[in-house]
Amino acid sequence: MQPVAFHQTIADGSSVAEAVKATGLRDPLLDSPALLGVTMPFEKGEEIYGESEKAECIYKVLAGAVRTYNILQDGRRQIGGFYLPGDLFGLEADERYSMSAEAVVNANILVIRRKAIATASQRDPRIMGMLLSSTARELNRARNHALLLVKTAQERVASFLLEMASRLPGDTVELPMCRQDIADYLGLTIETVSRTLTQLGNLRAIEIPSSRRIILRNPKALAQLNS
Amino acid sequence: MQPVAFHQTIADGSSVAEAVKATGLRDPLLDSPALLGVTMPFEKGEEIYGESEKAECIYKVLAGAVRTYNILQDGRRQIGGFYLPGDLFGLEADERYSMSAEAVVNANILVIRRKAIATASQRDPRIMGMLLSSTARELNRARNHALLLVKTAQERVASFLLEMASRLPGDTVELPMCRQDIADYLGLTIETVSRTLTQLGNLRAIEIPSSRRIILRNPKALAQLNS
DNA sequence: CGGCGCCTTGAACCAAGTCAAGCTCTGTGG
DNA sequence: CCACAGAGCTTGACTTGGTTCAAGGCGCCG
Repeated sequence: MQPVAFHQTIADGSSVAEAVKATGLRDPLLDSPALLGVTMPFEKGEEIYGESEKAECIYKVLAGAVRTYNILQDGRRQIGGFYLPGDLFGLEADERYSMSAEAVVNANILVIRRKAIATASQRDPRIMGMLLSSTARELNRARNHALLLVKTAQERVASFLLEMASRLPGDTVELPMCRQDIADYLGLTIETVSRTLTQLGNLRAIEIPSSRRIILRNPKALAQLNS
Repeated sequence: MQPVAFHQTIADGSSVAEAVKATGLRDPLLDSPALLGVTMPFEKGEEIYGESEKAECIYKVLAGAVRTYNILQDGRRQIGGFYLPGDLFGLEADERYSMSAEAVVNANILVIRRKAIATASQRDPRIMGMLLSSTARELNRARNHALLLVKTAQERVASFLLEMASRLPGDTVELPMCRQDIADYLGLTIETVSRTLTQLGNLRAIEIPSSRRIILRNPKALAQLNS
């Protein structure tokens, strides 16, 4: 993302309301949105930041979905996580991003300069605590992701579906991402993901009315499918 | 770990000096060790805390080595990380630990109550920032671990050796952990780890004078072995 | 209606797992 | 000082879950 982007503002008057809705009240990072960040739209597939760029901002998904990823030396892509409305991403230890970030579908993103956070946290020390707890939650996510990657294909897909079901609204899961994204998140091939979904359907654990829409018929069975 | 443990003190007069040596000067968490934490010895294999216990402390390795791990439903153990002198562990998002921690070898650990940190951070706001950066570094570690787990066996072992070489002193790597620990960290079997080490030896990338001592003959070749 | 993404399915292959010996240290007791 | 027991590590032969390669189906949009 170019620095110039920060001079942009968007004409979408609904974004502030959207932010409040997506984030709830108990989030000091958004107490004064105009002060701390700007809302920006990203198109499906558009890059939000690239690996090893300077990490000058953190981001919050207001609408849509985002993926972070690394490209390995052999060209394979490993997706580190999916971020849905309400989620923060771009939290980094170093001064540079360790992954790239892209919009999975059209998305509205709240962009917050780290410097603004540093300044604001002098006024309100709770902001630091909030950042810390967000980072610790992200740490938990990363650890769970690592745990996923040592399980069988069935378990990985089942865990993925359960995770998505818990993070998305509604009881039928509407996946924002394609099979390739799922495969790259789970460390499997697209064929294995497809086969495994079919298989879970045959077991009556799930139902697949269309490729992006999945109904969890028997979540307990899914949770039990541990290798 | 039992709460009673906090009433213990150790008779090892060198521990404070050890702490200063291991951690360096720029670490406010240790500016007044007597105030913030106590040093405790753990024997090889001894549990430091268990998964889902209340997370009341964070820990710093002064000497020795520690592993954190989860036991999966099928009984397999996944090691989340190894912690060496100077490393913090036990950082958690929730009020309970998400993994267990054990001493890999006899170890001296600085135990710091979270409440003490909370109190101290009111006096010195830099402490909060230090905790945040430690947590963010741990996040990076977890992400790199997840990246490891999608690579080939050769790559996983090579990355492991390079990581250990960079974190341990000296140019021949003295591994504190056994093959089973390595296998559970890399998501492989002990046989595959063993075979892969032999293979890297045959490639002249490493030399294995004894099973716990490994010399990196050609670190660049190791780094290049990416799948 | 035709073309193009995206997804599913089938068949053959292979990297890592499993099972089963056997080897090598290390510490202990005679 | 040596014998021996046991844990930890290595090696070999076979099996298997997931990948690869290849073909075909589905659905959406022009």
